[in-house]
Amino acid sequence: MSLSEKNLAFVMHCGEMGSRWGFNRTIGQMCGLLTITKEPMTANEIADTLSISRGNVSMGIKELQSWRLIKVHHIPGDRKEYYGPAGSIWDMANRVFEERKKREIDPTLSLLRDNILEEAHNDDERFAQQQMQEIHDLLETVTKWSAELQRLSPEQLQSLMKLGSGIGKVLDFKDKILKKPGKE
Amino acid sequence: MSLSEKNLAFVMHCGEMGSRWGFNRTIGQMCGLLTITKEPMTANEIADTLSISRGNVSMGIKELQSWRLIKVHHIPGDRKEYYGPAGSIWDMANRVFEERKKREIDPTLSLLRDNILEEAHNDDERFAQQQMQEIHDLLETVTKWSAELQRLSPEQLQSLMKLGSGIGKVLDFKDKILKKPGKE
DNA sequence: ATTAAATTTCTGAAGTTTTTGAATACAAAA
DNA sequence: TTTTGTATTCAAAAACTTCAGAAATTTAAT
Repeated sequence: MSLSEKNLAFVMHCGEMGSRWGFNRTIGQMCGLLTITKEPMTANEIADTLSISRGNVSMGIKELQSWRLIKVHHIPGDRKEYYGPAGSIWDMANRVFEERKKREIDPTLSLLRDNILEEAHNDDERFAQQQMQEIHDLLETVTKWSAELQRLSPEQLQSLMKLGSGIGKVLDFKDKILKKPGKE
Repeated sequence: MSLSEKNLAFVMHCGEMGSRWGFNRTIGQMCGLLTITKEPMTANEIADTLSISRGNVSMGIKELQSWRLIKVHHIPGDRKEYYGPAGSIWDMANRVFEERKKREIDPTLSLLRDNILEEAHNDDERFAQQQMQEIHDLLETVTKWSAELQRLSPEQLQSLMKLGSGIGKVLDFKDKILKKPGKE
């Protein structure tokens, strides 16, 4: 199997970005490749297409599975495993975000909580705690929002996404409405 | 200078997270340290506190400046440079986000655009293009939204942040309101 | 100009991560 | 049970990143 020039460029780009998203180059490439390939691929096809070793592909598959980004397909009468993306682009983006939250934000939050509970003994410590409190609040907001986004129906999401610069206006509405007695 | 046990834990944690945010361990530590330290520090103080070489600190400073996360202070009659955070926690988070957008999202978007403009010659290419289109749209939405967030007034932002699960309701309001003739 | 204080750059050593490919394990078919 | 096609593991090699400390440079004071 071989890729068109443009598709190859995309896959290589995914490799370069890979480490930014939390995995390494090869795994990034694999993820990109499987995402733009219509039919699920075997491990050998992946190895050939990307010119990497079979062992490396095996590792990559395991990793991508742990991120729940790819899933296995089977073809009756064929004992090879075929791999394809685990969902829509939006699903995949969500998975990456969720997984990174688990690995980065959650541990940070718990460390910050520990720290904030401690009593401050002097001005410097007080300052440090204030800053940590702010980081904590920020991260918590991000967490709350990401959970919120996942709870929205696709239509609501669509609606929200299209909102763009309308958000300011909507906020103003909301304030007006909520200020009226008897609401919320 | 030396850090309390808890503060040290925070700084070290920043180091571990550092690479996730786009820089390396030492630079992460430096960023954490400067963020929770009330008074701006000299390069030598940083080196001593973190037990790293002076040269390393110099590199780190340059990098953190390129991210616009720290700024220099001067004390009259003292030729040393003193470094402190470049703004509030929210500012800094914004900077990191903005900078990463510039380094990751923007190049990806332009590659995707190139690719989407090309004509598809067969089914596989058509599928690849569809997927890329979806990624493109998603990234563009993220871009639009982040710009939007930065345009909001602090009060609006506050209001939005507190919204949480209220977002669903507000969207419903919006739909109702916008459906009425004579609005928007 | 000279000196002294401070910062930056550079290099190779040390450390870390990634990759390969051979060995191993597994599971279905013969 | 053996063979065969497949997937996984693992140790060693390669590639990459980070770092300390020496050398070079800049800056400011005398």
